[in-house]
Amino acid sequence: MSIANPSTSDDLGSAAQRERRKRILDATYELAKSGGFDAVQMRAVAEQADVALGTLYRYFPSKIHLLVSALGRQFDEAAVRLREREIPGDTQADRVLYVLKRMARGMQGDPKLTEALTRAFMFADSSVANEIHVVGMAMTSIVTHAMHGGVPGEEAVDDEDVAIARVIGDVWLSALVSWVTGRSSAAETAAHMETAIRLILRD
Amino acid sequence: MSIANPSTSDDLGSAAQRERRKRILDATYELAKSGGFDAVQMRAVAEQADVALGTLYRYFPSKIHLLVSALGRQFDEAAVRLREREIPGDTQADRVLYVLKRMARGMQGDPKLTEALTRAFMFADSSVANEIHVVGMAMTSIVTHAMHGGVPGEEAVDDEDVAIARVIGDVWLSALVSWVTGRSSAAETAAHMETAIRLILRD
DNA sequence: AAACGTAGTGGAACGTGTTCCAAATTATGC
DNA sequence: GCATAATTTGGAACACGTTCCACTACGTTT
Repeated sequence: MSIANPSTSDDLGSAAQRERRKRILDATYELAKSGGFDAVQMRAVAEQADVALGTLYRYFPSKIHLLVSALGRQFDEAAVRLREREIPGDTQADRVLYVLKRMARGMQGDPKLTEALTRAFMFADSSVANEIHVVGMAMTSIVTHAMHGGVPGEEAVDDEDVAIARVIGDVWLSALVSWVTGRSSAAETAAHMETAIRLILRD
Repeated sequence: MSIANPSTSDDLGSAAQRERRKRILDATYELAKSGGFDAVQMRAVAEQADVALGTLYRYFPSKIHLLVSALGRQFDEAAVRLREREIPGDTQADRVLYVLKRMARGMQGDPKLTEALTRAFMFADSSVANEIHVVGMAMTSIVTHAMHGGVPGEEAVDDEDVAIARVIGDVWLSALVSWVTGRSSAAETAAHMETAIRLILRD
Protein backbone atom coordinates (compact mmCIF):
# COMPACT_ATOMS: atom_id res chain seq x y z
CA MET A 1 0.00 0.00 0.00
CA SER A 2 1.21 3.42 -0.82
CA ILE A 3 0.69 6.14 1.71
CA ALA A 4 2.14 8.54 -0.80
CA ASN A 5 0.09 11.57 -1.53
CA PRO A 6 0.53 12.72 -5.12
CA SER A 7 0.82 16.34 -4.14
CA THR A 8 3.45 16.33 -1.43
CA SER A 9 5.58 13.30 -2.02
CA ASP A 10 8.81 13.70 -3.90
CA ASP A 11 7.75 10.73 -5.92
CA LEU A 12 5.58 12.41 -8.48
CA GLY A 13 3.75 9.28 -9.47
CA SER A 14 2.80 8.09 -12.89
CA ALA A 15 2.57 10.26 -15.95
CA ALA A 16 -1.21 10.20 -15.64
CA GLN A 17 -0.93 11.49 -12.09
CA ARG A 18 1.46 14.24 -13.04
CA GLU A 19 -0.93 15.15 -15.81
CA ARG A 20 -3.91 15.27 -13.43
CA ARG A 21 -1.96 17.35 -10.96
CA LYS A 22 -1.08 19.81 -13.68
CA ARG A 23 -4.68 20.00 -14.90
CA ILE A 24 -5.80 20.76 -11.35
CA LEU A 25 -3.24 23.51 -10.85
CA ASP A 26 -4.08 24.95 -14.26
CA ALA A 27 -7.77 25.01 -13.41
CA THR A 28 -6.96 26.66 -10.09
CA TYR A 29 -4.87 29.24 -11.88
CA GLU A 30 -7.61 30.05 -14.40
CA LEU A 31 -10.34 30.34 -11.80
CA ALA A 32 -8.18 32.43 -9.50
CA LYS A 33 -7.16 34.67 -12.34
CA SER A 34 -10.70 35.42 -13.42
CA GLY A 35 -12.53 35.47 -10.11
CA GLY A 36 -10.10 35.58 -7.21
CA PHE A 37 -10.18 33.61 -4.00
CA ASP A 38 -13.93 33.16 -3.89
CA ALA A 39 -14.11 31.84 -7.43
CA VAL A 40 -11.72 29.04 -6.65
CA GLN A 41 -14.43 26.68 -5.51
CA MET A 42 -13.45 23.10 -5.05
CA ARG A 43 -16.37 21.79 -7.10
CA ALA A 44 -15.52 24.23 -9.88
CA VAL A 45 -11.84 23.30 -9.84
CA ALA A 46 -12.73 19.63 -9.97
CA GLU A 47 -15.10 20.14 -12.85
CA GLN A 48 -12.75 22.33 -14.85
CA ALA A 49 -9.87 19.92 -14.26
CA ASP A 50 -12.17 17.08 -15.27
CA VAL A 51 -11.59 15.24 -12.03
CA ALA A 52 -13.91 14.03 -9.31
CA LEU A 53 -14.16 16.05 -6.13
CA GLY A 54 -12.72 13.18 -4.12
CA THR A 55 -9.73 13.01 -6.44
CA LEU A 56 -9.10 16.70 -6.07
CA TYR A 57 -9.00 16.24 -2.31
CA ARG A 58 -6.66 13.31 -2.73
CA TYR A 59 -4.19 15.52 -4.52
CA PHE A 60 -4.66 18.61 -2.38
CA PRO A 61 -6.13 18.11 1.05
CA SER A 62 -7.65 21.59 1.24
CA LYS A 63 -8.36 24.69 -0.76
CA ILE A 64 -5.49 26.39 1.01
CA HIS A 65 -3.05 23.64 0.08
CA LEU A 66 -4.25 23.92 -3.47
CA LEU A 67 -3.81 27.67 -3.70
CA VAL A 68 -0.49 27.75 -1.92
CA SER A 69 0.77 25.04 -4.25
CA ALA A 70 -0.31 27.14 -7.20
CA LEU A 71 1.49 30.09 -5.65
CA GLY A 72 4.58 27.96 -5.21
CA ARG A 73 4.56 27.05 -8.87
CA GLN A 74 4.26 30.73 -9.80
CA PHE A 75 7.10 31.81 -7.55
CA ASP A 76 9.31 28.97 -8.65
CA GLU A 77 8.86 29.95 -12.26
CA ALA A 78 9.55 33.57 -11.45
CA ALA A 79 12.66 32.68 -9.46
CA VAL A 80 13.97 30.55 -12.32
CA ARG A 81 13.30 33.24 -14.93
CA LEU A 82 15.05 35.79 -12.75
CA ARG A 83 18.02 33.60 -11.99
CA GLU A 84 19.15 33.49 -15.59
CA ARG A 85 19.32 37.23 -15.87
CA GLU A 86 21.56 40.03 -14.69
CA ILE A 87 19.91 42.57 -12.45
CA PRO A 88 20.56 46.23 -13.30
CA GLY A 89 21.34 48.74 -10.56
CA ASP A 90 24.39 50.04 -8.73
CA THR A 91 23.43 49.34 -5.16
CA GLN A 92 21.75 46.43 -3.45
CA ALA A 93 18.76 48.62 -2.75
CA ASP A 94 18.45 49.58 -6.41
CA ARG A 95 18.65 46.02 -7.59
CA VAL A 96 16.21 44.68 -5.05
CA LEU A 97 13.80 47.47 -5.86
CA TYR A 98 14.17 46.75 -9.55
CA VAL A 99 13.23 43.13 -9.05
CA LEU A 100 10.42 43.78 -6.62
CA LYS A 101 8.89 46.44 -8.81
CA ARG A 102 9.04 44.08 -11.72
CA MET A 103 7.26 41.42 -9.71
CA ALA A 104 4.77 43.96 -8.45
CA ARG A 105 3.97 44.93 -12.02
CA GLY A 106 3.29 41.34 -12.85
CA MET A 107 1.05 40.95 -9.85
CA GLN A 108 -0.86 44.14 -10.53
CA GLY A 109 -1.60 42.82 -13.98
CA ASP A 110 -3.46 39.93 -12.37
CA PRO A 111 -5.01 41.37 -9.27
CA LYS A 112 -7.55 38.60 -8.76
CA LEU A 113 -4.92 35.94 -9.06
CA THR A 114 -2.66 37.78 -6.66
CA GLU A 115 -5.50 38.22 -4.23
CA ALA A 116 -6.35 34.55 -4.26
CA LEU A 117 -2.79 33.37 -3.77
CA THR A 118 -1.90 35.94 -1.14
CA ARG A 119 -5.02 35.32 0.91
CA ALA A 120 -4.34 31.62 0.85
CA PHE A 121 -0.74 32.11 1.89
CA MET A 122 -1.72 34.30 4.80
CA PHE A 123 -4.37 31.91 5.94
CA ALA A 124 -2.27 28.77 5.78
CA ASP A 125 -1.44 26.94 8.96
CA SER A 126 1.29 24.50 9.85
CA SER A 127 -0.29 21.66 7.89
CA VAL A 128 0.71 23.58 4.80
CA ALA A 129 4.31 23.90 5.97
CA ASN A 130 5.79 22.10 2.98
CA GLU A 131 4.04 24.23 0.41
CA ILE A 132 4.80 27.37 2.38
CA HIS A 133 8.44 26.45 2.51
CA VAL A 134 8.62 26.29 -1.27
CA VAL A 135 7.26 29.80 -1.47
CA GLY A 136 9.55 31.14 1.22
CA MET A 137 12.60 29.64 -0.44
CA ALA A 138 11.70 31.09 -3.81
CA MET A 139 11.14 34.49 -2.25
CA THR A 140 14.43 34.47 -0.37
CA SER A 141 16.20 33.27 -3.48
CA ILE A 142 14.73 36.08 -5.55
CA VAL A 143 15.80 38.72 -3.05
CA THR A 144 19.31 37.43 -2.39
CA HIS A 145 19.87 37.00 -6.09
CA ALA A 146 18.88 40.61 -6.62
CA MET A 147 21.11 41.77 -3.78
CA HIS A 148 24.11 40.22 -5.47
CA GLY A 149 23.33 41.53 -8.90
CA GLY A 150 22.77 38.20 -10.51
CA VAL A 151 26.35 37.39 -11.31
CA PRO A 152 26.06 33.63 -11.33
CA GLY A 153 29.62 32.77 -10.34
CA GLU A 154 30.14 34.22 -6.91
CA GLU A 155 26.84 34.04 -5.12
CA ALA A 156 28.49 34.96 -1.83
CA VAL A 157 25.27 34.62 0.13
CA ASP A 158 25.96 34.54 3.85
CA ASP A 159 23.64 34.23 6.81
CA GLU A 160 23.19 37.93 7.22
CA ASP A 161 22.08 38.23 3.62
CA VAL A 162 19.48 35.61 4.23
CA ALA A 163 18.30 37.39 7.36
CA ILE A 164 18.00 40.62 5.42
CA ALA A 165 16.21 38.88 2.62
CA ARG A 166 13.75 37.46 5.09
CA VAL A 167 13.02 40.87 6.55
CA ILE A 168 12.46 42.23 3.08
CA GLY A 169 10.22 39.30 2.35
CA ASP A 170 8.20 40.15 5.46
CA VAL A 171 7.70 43.72 4.41
CA TRP A 172 6.86 42.59 0.93
CA LEU A 173 4.21 40.23 2.23
CA SER A 174 2.63 42.80 4.49
CA ALA A 175 2.62 45.32 1.68
CA LEU A 176 1.09 42.77 -0.60
CA VAL A 177 -1.62 42.07 1.90
CA SER A 178 -2.48 45.75 2.23
CA TRP A 179 -2.65 46.10 -1.50
CA VAL A 180 -4.58 42.92 -2.10
CA THR A 181 -7.13 43.78 0.52
CA GLY A 182 -7.63 47.24 -0.92
CA ARG A 183 -6.17 49.02 2.06
CA SER A 184 -3.54 50.82 0.04
CA SER A 185 -3.14 51.68 -3.62
CA ALA A 186 -0.48 50.33 -5.92
CA ALA A 187 1.38 53.62 -5.75
CA GLU A 188 1.28 53.73 -1.97
CA THR A 189 2.46 50.17 -1.82
CA ALA A 190 5.35 50.89 -4.15
CA ALA A 191 6.36 53.95 -2.15
CA HIS A 192 6.18 52.01 1.07
CA MET A 193 8.32 49.24 -0.34
CA GLU A 194 10.87 51.75 -1.52
CA THR A 195 11.04 53.38 1.89
CA ALA A 196 11.46 50.07 3.58
CA ILE A 197 14.14 48.76 1.30
CA ARG A 198 16.20 51.93 1.39
CA LEU A 199 15.93 51.77 5.16
CA ILE A 200 17.05 48.19 5.35
CA LEU A 201 19.68 48.31 2.63
CA ARG A 202 21.58 51.56 3.15
CA ASP A 203 24.83 50.21 1.79
CA MET B 1 -35.08 55.36 9.36
CA SER B 2 -31.58 54.99 10.59
CA ILE B 3 -29.03 53.54 8.26
CA ALA B 4 -26.59 53.57 11.11
CA ASN B 5 -24.86 50.36 11.87
CA PRO B 6 -24.14 50.04 15.56
CA SER B 7 -20.65 48.70 14.95
CA THR B 8 -19.17 51.18 12.53
CA SER B 9 -21.00 54.40 13.06
CA ASP B 10 -19.52 56.99 15.33
CA ASP B 11 -22.90 57.28 16.90
CA LEU B 12 -22.72 54.48 19.37
CA GLY B 13 -26.43 54.16 19.80
CA SER B 14 -28.39 53.67 22.95
CA ALA B 15 -27.04 52.29 26.17
CA ALA B 16 -28.70 48.97 25.39
CA GLN B 17 -26.93 48.84 22.08
CA ARG B 18 -23.59 49.65 23.58
CA GLU B 19 -24.24 46.98 26.13
CA ARG B 20 -25.09 44.42 23.43
CA ARG B 21 -22.03 45.34 21.46
CA LYS B 22 -19.87 44.82 24.50
CA ARG B 23 -21.47 41.47 25.28
CA ILE B 24 -20.78 40.35 21.73
CA LEU B 25 -17.15 41.39 21.83
CA ASP B 26 -16.73 39.77 25.23
CA ALA B 27 -18.19 36.52 23.95
CA THR B 28 -15.89 36.68 20.95
CA TYR B 29 -12.95 37.24 23.22
CA GLU B 30 -13.83 34.29 25.44
CA LEU B 31 -14.41 31.89 22.59
CA ALA B 32 -11.27 32.99 20.78
CA LYS B 33 -9.24 32.69 23.92
CA SER B 34 -10.30 29.15 24.63
CA GLY B 35 -10.60 27.71 21.15
CA GLY B 36 -9.01 29.98 18.59
CA PHE B 37 -10.32 31.02 15.22
CA ASP B 38 -12.38 27.91 14.58
CA ALA B 39 -14.12 28.13 17.93
CA VAL B 40 -15.42 31.59 17.20
CA GLN B 41 -18.55 30.33 15.51
CA MET B 42 -21.20 32.86 14.82
CA ARG B 43 -23.96 30.76 16.37
CA ALA B 44 -21.83 30.22 19.46
CA VAL B 45 -21.01 33.90 19.78
CA ALA B 46 -24.66 34.80 19.44
CA GLU B 47 -25.70 32.30 22.03
CA GLN B 48 -23.01 33.26 24.52
CA ALA B 49 -23.76 36.96 24.05
CA ASP B 50 -27.45 36.17 24.47
CA VAL B 51 -28.34 37.71 21.16
CA ALA B 52 -30.03 36.38 18.05
CA LEU B 53 -27.91 35.43 15.10
CA GLY B 54 -29.49 38.14 12.98
CA THR B 55 -28.64 40.73 15.59
CA LEU B 56 -25.06 39.61 15.70
CA TYR B 57 -24.87 40.14 11.96
CA ARG B 58 -26.46 43.53 12.31
CA TYR B 59 -23.70 44.60 14.64
CA PHE B 60 -20.86 42.89 12.81
CA PRO B 61 -21.45 42.04 9.18
CA SER B 62 -19.05 39.11 9.15
CA LYS B 63 -16.92 36.92 11.35
CA ILE B 64 -13.88 38.80 10.12
CA HIS B 65 -15.34 42.17 11.08
CA LEU B 66 -16.14 40.76 14.45
CA LEU B 67 -12.67 39.40 15.11
CA VAL B 68 -10.87 42.43 13.76
CA SER B 69 -13.03 44.63 15.96
CA ALA B 70 -12.08 42.53 18.94
CA LEU B 71 -8.45 42.86 17.93
CA GLY B 72 -8.86 46.61 17.65
CA ARG B 73 -10.20 46.79 21.16
CA GLN B 74 -7.24 44.77 22.43
CA PHE B 75 -4.70 46.93 20.66
CA ASP B 76 -6.36 50.11 21.74
CA GLU B 77 -6.20 49.04 25.34
CA ALA B 78 -2.58 48.02 24.98
CA ALA B 79 -1.69 51.30 23.31
CA VAL B 80 -3.36 53.26 26.08
CA ARG B 81 -1.66 51.26 28.84
CA LEU B 82 1.68 51.77 27.14
CA ARG B 83 1.20 55.45 26.56
CA GLU B 84 1.13 56.24 30.24
CA ARG B 85 4.47 54.65 30.89
CA GLU B 86 8.09 55.38 30.28
CA ILE B 87 9.91 52.91 28.08
CA PRO B 88 13.33 51.74 29.33
CA GLY B 89 16.25 51.45 26.94
CA ASP B 90 19.03 53.67 25.64
CA THR B 91 18.48 53.41 21.93
CA GLN B 92 15.40 53.39 19.77
CA ALA B 93 16.07 49.77 18.88
CA ASP B 94 16.28 48.80 22.55
CA ARG B 95 13.07 50.55 23.43
CA VAL B 96 11.13 49.17 20.49
CA LEU B 97 12.40 45.71 21.26
CA TYR B 98 11.42 46.11 24.86
CA VAL B 99 7.88 46.99 23.93
CA LEU B 100 7.52 44.38 21.25
CA LYS B 101 8.87 41.65 23.46
CA ARG B 102 6.46 42.67 26.14
CA MET B 103 3.59 42.47 23.71
CA ALA B 104 4.88 39.17 22.39
CA ARG B 105 4.87 37.78 25.92
CA GLY B 106 1.30 38.80 26.30
CA MET B 107 0.36 37.19 23.05
CA GLN B 108 2.21 33.99 23.79
CA GLY B 109 0.23 33.73 26.98
CA ASP B 110 -2.93 33.54 24.91
CA PRO B 111 -1.92 31.68 21.79
CA LYS B 112 -5.43 30.76 20.72
CA LEU B 113 -6.64 34.29 21.08
CA THR B 114 -3.68 35.59 19.16
CA GLU B 115 -4.22 33.03 16.45
CA ALA B 116 -7.84 33.97 16.02
CA LEU B 117 -7.24 37.68 15.87
CA THR B 118 -4.20 37.47 13.62
CA ARG B 119 -5.84 35.11 11.15
CA ALA B 120 -8.80 37.41 10.92
CA PHE B 121 -6.62 40.44 10.39
CA MET B 122 -4.72 38.74 7.62
CA PHE B 123 -7.86 37.55 5.93
CA ALA B 124 -9.69 40.83 6.03
CA ASP B 125 -10.54 42.58 2.81
CA SER B 126 -11.36 46.19 1.99
CA SER B 127 -14.81 45.99 3.55
CA VAL B 128 -13.06 45.82 6.88
CA ALA B 129 -10.99 48.93 6.18
CA ASN B 130 -12.34 50.89 9.14
CA GLU B 131 -11.63 48.20 11.68
CA ILE B 132 -8.22 47.54 10.15
CA HIS B 133 -7.39 51.19 10.37
CA VAL B 134 -7.97 51.20 14.10
CA VAL B 135 -5.51 48.36 14.49
CA GLY B 136 -2.93 49.95 12.22
CA MET B 137 -3.12 53.24 14.11
CA ALA B 138 -2.71 51.55 17.45
CA MET B 139 0.25 49.59 16.17
CA THR B 140 1.97 52.63 14.73
CA SER B 141 1.28 54.55 17.89
CA ILE B 142 2.81 51.83 20.02
CA VAL B 143 5.97 51.72 17.95
CA THR B 144 6.50 55.47 17.62
CA HIS B 145 5.86 55.89 21.30
CA ALA B 146 8.54 53.32 22.02
CA MET B 147 10.95 54.95 19.62
CA HIS B 148 10.70 58.19 21.53
CA GLY B 149 11.03 56.67 24.92
CA GLY B 150 7.64 57.58 26.17
CA VAL B 151 8.40 61.09 27.30
CA PRO B 152 4.93 62.51 26.97
CA GLY B 153 5.83 66.13 26.37
CA GLU B 154 7.83 66.23 23.17
CA GLU B 155 6.49 63.50 20.98
CA ALA B 156 8.48 64.76 18.03
CA VAL B 157 7.02 62.22 15.66
CA ASP B 158 7.76 63.15 12.08
CA ASP B 159 6.85 61.46 8.82
CA GLU B 160 9.97 59.40 8.70
CA ASP B 161 9.26 58.01 12.13
CA VAL B 162 5.86 56.94 10.97
CA ALA B 163 7.34 55.31 7.88
CA ILE B 164 9.78 53.43 10.04
CA ALA B 165 7.06 52.42 12.43
CA ARG B 166 5.04 51.08 9.55
CA VAL B 167 7.91 48.98 8.31
CA ILE B 168 8.38 47.59 11.79
CA GLY B 169 4.69 46.91 11.96
CA ASP B 170 4.95 44.97 8.71
CA VAL B 171 7.74 42.79 10.00
CA TRP B 172 5.89 42.31 13.21
CA LEU B 173 2.79 41.16 11.42
CA SER B 174 4.65 38.73 9.21
CA ALA B 175 6.49 37.34 12.19
CA LEU B 176 3.23 37.03 14.04
CA VAL B 177 1.71 35.11 11.19
CA SER B 178 4.63 32.70 11.05
CA TRP B 179 4.34 32.11 14.74
CA VAL B 180 0.59 31.87 14.85
CA THR B 181 0.46 29.39 12.01
CA GLY B 182 3.10 27.23 13.61
CA ARG B 183 5.70 27.89 10.99
CA SER B 184 8.25 29.19 13.47
CA SER B 185 8.73 28.90 17.19
CA ALA B 186 8.44 31.73 19.69
CA ALA B 187 12.21 31.84 20.04
CA GLU B 188 12.77 31.98 16.31
CA THR B 189 10.19 34.68 16.00
CA ALA B 190 11.81 36.73 18.74
CA ALA B 191 15.23 36.35 17.16
CA HIS B 192 13.89 37.34 13.80
CA MET B 193 12.23 40.42 15.23
CA GLU B 194 15.43 41.42 16.95
CA THR B 195 17.42 41.04 13.74
CA ALA B 196 14.91 43.08 11.81
CA ILE B 197 14.66 45.89 14.30
CA ARG B 198 18.39 46.24 14.77
CA LEU B 199 18.64 46.36 11.00
CA ILE B 200 16.01 49.02 10.64
CA LEU B 201 16.94 51.09 13.67
CA ARG B 202 20.72 51.30 13.68
CA ASP B 203 20.87 54.73 15.27
C1' DA C 1 -6.07 -14.38 -18.12
C1' DA C 2 -7.43 -14.04 -13.13
C1' DA C 3 -7.01 -11.86 -8.83
C1' DC C 4 -5.80 -8.17 -6.24
C1' DG C 5 -4.76 -3.61 -4.68
C1' DT C 6 -4.73 1.28 -5.78
C1' DA C 7 -6.82 5.30 -7.77
C1' DG C 8 -10.73 7.62 -9.57
C1' DT C 9 -15.89 8.48 -9.86
C1' DG C 10 -20.39 10.27 -8.65
C1' DG C 11 -22.90 11.88 -5.38
C1' DA C 12 -24.93 12.20 -0.74
C1' DA C 13 -24.29 14.37 3.55
C1' DC C 14 -22.46 17.43 7.19
C1' DG C 15 -20.73 21.88 9.36
C1' DT C 16 -20.44 26.55 9.54
C1' DG C 17 -20.72 31.35 7.56
C1' DT C 18 -24.27 34.01 5.70
C1' DT C 19 -28.93 35.50 4.20
C1' DC C 20 -33.71 36.06 4.74
C1' DC C 21 -38.26 36.51 6.81
C1' DA C 22 -42.38 36.88 9.67
C1' DA C 23 -43.55 37.68 14.26
C1' DA C 24 -42.55 39.85 18.72
C1' DT C 25 -40.51 43.54 21.23
C1' DT C 26 -38.78 48.03 22.09
C1' DA C 27 -38.13 52.94 21.17
C1' DT C 28 -39.84 57.35 19.38
C1' DG C 29 -42.86 61.20 18.02
C1' DC C 30 -47.25 63.12 18.92
C1' DG D 1 -51.15 56.41 25.85
C1' DC D 2 -51.14 55.46 20.87
C1' DA D 3 -49.42 54.95 16.36
C1' DT D 4 -45.56 54.12 13.95
C1' DA D 5 -40.91 53.01 13.04
C1' DA D 6 -36.86 50.53 14.26
C1' DT D 7 -34.82 46.62 16.39
C1' DT D 8 -34.58 42.02 17.96
C1' DT D 9 -35.89 37.30 17.79
C1' DG D 10 -36.14 32.45 16.31
C1' DG D 11 -35.39 29.75 12.90
C1' DA D 12 -35.41 28.14 8.09
C1' DA D 13 -32.66 28.08 4.08
C1' DC D 14 -28.60 28.49 1.17
C1' DA D 15 -23.51 28.17 -0.24
C1' DC D 16 -19.33 26.14 -0.17
C1' DG D 17 -15.48 23.49 2.11
C1' DT D 18 -15.02 19.02 3.53
C1' DT D 19 -15.94 14.04 4.47
C1' DC D 20 -17.57 9.68 3.29
C1' DC D 21 -19.02 5.67 0.77
C1' DA D 22 -20.22 2.26 -2.64
C1' DC D 23 -18.86 1.37 -7.06
C1' DT D 24 -15.94 1.26 -11.23
C1' DA D 25 -11.51 1.40 -13.92
C1' DC D 26 -6.82 0.49 -14.14
C1' DG D 27 -2.38 -1.58 -13.58
C1' DT D 28 0.49 -5.17 -11.53
C1' DT D 29 1.59 -9.76 -10.11
C1' DT D 30 1.49 -14.36 -10.96
